[in-house]
Amino acid sequence: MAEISANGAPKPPQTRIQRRKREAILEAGLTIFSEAGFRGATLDRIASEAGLSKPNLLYYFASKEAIYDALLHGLLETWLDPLRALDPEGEPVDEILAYVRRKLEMARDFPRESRLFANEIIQGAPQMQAFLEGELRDLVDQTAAVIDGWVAEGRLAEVDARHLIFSIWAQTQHYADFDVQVRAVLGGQDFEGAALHLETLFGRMLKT
Amino acid sequence: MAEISANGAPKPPQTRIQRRKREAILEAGLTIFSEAGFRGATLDRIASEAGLSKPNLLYYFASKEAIYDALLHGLLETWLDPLRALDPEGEPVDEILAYVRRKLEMARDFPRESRLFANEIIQGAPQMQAFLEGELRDLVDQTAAVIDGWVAEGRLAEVDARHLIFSIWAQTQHYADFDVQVRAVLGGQDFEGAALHLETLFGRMLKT
DNA sequence: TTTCGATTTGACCAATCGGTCAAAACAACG
DNA sequence: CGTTGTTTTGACCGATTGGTCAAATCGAAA
Repeated sequence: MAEISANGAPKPPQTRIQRRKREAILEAGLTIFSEAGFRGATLDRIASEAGLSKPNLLYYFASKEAIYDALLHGLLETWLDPLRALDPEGEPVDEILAYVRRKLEMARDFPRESRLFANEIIQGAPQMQAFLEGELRDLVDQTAAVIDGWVAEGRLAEVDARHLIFSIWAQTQHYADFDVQVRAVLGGQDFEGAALHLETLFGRMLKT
Repeated sequence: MAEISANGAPKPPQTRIQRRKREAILEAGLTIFSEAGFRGATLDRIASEAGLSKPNLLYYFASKEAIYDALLHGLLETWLDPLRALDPEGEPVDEILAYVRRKLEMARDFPRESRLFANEIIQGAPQMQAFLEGELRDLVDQTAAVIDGWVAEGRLAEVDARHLIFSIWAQTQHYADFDVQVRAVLGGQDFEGAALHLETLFGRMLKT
């Protein structure tokens, strides 16, 4: 969740005290936005979660939307990394299973980020349309080409690459986004069981 | 989406004009709540979507929450039906694939209902906790027992029944809840492709 | 046509929302 | 100590929110 964005001309994020406060606000914002969505979150709740007064919070961020956008932008890179890490030179089934594992670990370790993303998408992605149709689509296209190549070489069972990627996203994020439902049904979370299950599922599906 | 609930003593839902207006309000509420979540929806938007004034809307429903609760309750039964239709006497793989198909059809035909549900769960299920831990859990337990039986009889490949159910939920709902993302990546929806993919995936996973 | 209950509405209310602003408090340096 | 720039705050604002209410309108029976 690195914060050092492209430090071009306009805004050198000055002192380290400022950076810490901004970081605290983003932390609080992540918690509140992921629980309530953009509209459901209030500046008062974010401020109190961050231990600041509302005007003080607005001294560090211009608006509610500015906090939300900063969070979303910080998230995007992190979100694509596991898919980028997929190695076209590797062993096909292993590469995909490793991707599944990484995605599930993210659901386990960053559930707030996952829910923030889910809230945004479910409600029509008003702030992320460009990202979805741009970076995300491009990366999926590239990855799909790699997978199609593997299938053509006979190193992977026949599969629709794009829908396979959806399968991975849907199932891994499910354990973060639908956490309450999973807990209600299982009587608690079970990421180990999930990992085993998903490895079995995709293993059987992909092996030639 | 039947509305004739257990017509016990307390509330005989009088005239058919009343029933129609209530129905119109629920329709509008479904649209708005599924787009914006509970907090993001406003009575004004629901009223205008239903073609009523706000006070008139509140003549038919006591509060915003009353509309939301009515929608959620109407949804619960519908939501469990496809799982209830799974026949313990049927051919195991066929039964599960038929369930997948039914669930995917629901995602295609009732995306608003799916998103309403997803919004509620992601935000911690404040109104549905009891349902999740009660009816839903019980039904999953029963279904899991059936699946475990099939596995024990060797008519289904080894699989964790509960995580299998999560897999089905996650992937089918994904096409409704993450519709914008799917469209962005594919350049449009593709329920036929999804059906084929999921049938292949679960077929390979479950056949002995 | 009158009457009476069901329906609809405009005006209104208190609470909450995102955001502003001027003044105060603080910190660092000479 | 005084000065100067940064940070923090209480008071406040206009807009929107969920919800109320009394009065108007409607519709059908008598």
